[in-house]
Amino acid sequence: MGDAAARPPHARLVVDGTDLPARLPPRASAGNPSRGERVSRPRARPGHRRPGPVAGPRSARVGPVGRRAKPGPWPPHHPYGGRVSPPRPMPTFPDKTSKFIDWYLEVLDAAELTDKRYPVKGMNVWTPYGFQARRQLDAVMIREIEKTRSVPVEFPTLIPQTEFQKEKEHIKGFDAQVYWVTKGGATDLDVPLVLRPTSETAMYPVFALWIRSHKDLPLNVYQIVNTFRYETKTTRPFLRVREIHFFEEHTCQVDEAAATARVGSNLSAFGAMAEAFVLPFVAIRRPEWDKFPGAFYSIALDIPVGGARTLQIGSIHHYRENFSGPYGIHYEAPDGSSKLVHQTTFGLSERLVGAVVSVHGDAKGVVFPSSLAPYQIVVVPILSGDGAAGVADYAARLAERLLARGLRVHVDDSEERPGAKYYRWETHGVPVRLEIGRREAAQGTVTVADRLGEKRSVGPENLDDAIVGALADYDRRLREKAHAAFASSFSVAHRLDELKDSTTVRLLAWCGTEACGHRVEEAIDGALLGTPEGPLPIDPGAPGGCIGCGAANSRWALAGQPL
RNA sequence: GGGACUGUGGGGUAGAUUGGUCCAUCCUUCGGGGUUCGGGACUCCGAGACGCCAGUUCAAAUCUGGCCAGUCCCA
Repeated sequence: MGDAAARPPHARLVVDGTDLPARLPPRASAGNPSRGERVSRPRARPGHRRPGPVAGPRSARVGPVGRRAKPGPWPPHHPYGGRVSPPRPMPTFPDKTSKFIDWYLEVLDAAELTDKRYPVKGMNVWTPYGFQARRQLDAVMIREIEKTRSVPVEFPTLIPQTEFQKEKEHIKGFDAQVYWVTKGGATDLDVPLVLRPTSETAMYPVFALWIRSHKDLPLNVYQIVNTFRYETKTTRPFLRVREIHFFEEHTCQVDEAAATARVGSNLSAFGAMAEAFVLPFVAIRRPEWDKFPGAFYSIALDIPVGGARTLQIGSIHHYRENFSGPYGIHYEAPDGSSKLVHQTTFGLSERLVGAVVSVHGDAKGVVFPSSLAPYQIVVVPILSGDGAAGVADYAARLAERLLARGLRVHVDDSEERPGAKYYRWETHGVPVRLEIGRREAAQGTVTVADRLGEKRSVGPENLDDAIVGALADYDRRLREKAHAAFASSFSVAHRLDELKDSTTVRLLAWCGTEACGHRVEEAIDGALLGTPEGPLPIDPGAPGGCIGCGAANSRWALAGQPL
């Protein structure tokens, strides 16, 4: 009733797969970091520069190459005479390879995926567009984990210090990173409370109550909640935050073998998720000194993100009895004996969104696989002259049909001109754009342009199928591209001195000792990521002697620079 | 933990070295009007800022101190 009347003027008028407004409230200028550039303004006193270049919030946003234009006549003279506005420079982002972080931050801003102006370090706002991406992320994670018989739960955010401290290694690992709640109103709490940095210590006392018999096993539960870690390093939206949008699965198994099997099923579940997000990855068993605090072993899910850089996008841990002991999680076995459960966990986060941006993004902005895209298809009606009403109608009806097929479709009926809309949706990473003007309306066709640069006309026969097909084709090409990039992100190193200034992640033979591991880390100025589980990303043959000490009997390991 | 630096409209900036020329520049953005609309349109009108609190001074965006926020570097 009053609902429609209350709808703000900017809200969608036409069909739309979601409730996103056509535009967000005022914020950064979308997609054009260079507009602030003045055309000419010679620096008056070359001898007096500001101290710096210290990168602050402003100076960090470096413009594109060539942003300092030469002084010239002003206003400039147009060849046809008269005064005209200066030509707009083509918008560009900083170079992705050489200035990755600058590129990343500007692209996120332009795509309106997050608002990082929130005044708490490491805590950013999920914008409507970013939140939709997150929802798709969650949907895929939920779909895949539930296929492996895991059920959702939700545990409280606060953990009493007394529970938090039960596992020795675990506290040691997180002590420096937890937020404490020490007061209720003006009263000091008897037992201080920890804001969960992860939920082992919240769940496990309760698991001990839930589990009595072997018939209660396995227990496979997961939750998607916010967790908090007081990161001391520089925070980055999605990649390193202090309030984490966290997916965590916790399981209890009858024995070590069952827990190992669960690790395997987590790996396949993640394989399916990574397939959906088009993120080729390597599963790597972390070295002893880098495993999760309290774990028996940790398998990290890493992706290469350019150069020697890697990004850990998830992890799977085998706890053995390390937690079930301190928390008393035991069960009565069929033979009447009492046994401790073996536990596993599987963690993912919004880093996956950052990973998708990092891996697929290009000079024009974000590139979403259709699985994650808030809008899979955006329709741009080109309304000119008399045919406008017919075009709008044609576009709306097409969009309705696509929506009915379950696609996320948005009709951009804003006042902007078509070209402006194209750029806008390209920075936002929309997989497929449908351009519909007088020609298309008259012929019953559609011009399909995808985010990888393909553009063609489809229809009038089987029009809708052709559009759906174009989306599938886009995903297929995105996958090919990602796999090609993945394959070329690794190379073998035989000597420590080859590790300096690596332009890829390195595969090397390692004897497994911490001493040689640290030698590698020093040489590559990064980390020894560990030994791959399963097939290697490239085929290097059999490993020779350890790169550090020459010892035979070594295994292939990966080294890189974690982001 | 140690060190350095930076806060000017929604975003990017000029102004700071030498306090006064600044009721603060330019681009973008936002609101309204008109002409437009097949790759970031033009035009007219309008809106919007010196992080906060003290201090120095006839006078502070500019100098000093504290706080808050942010960034970078080093253990």
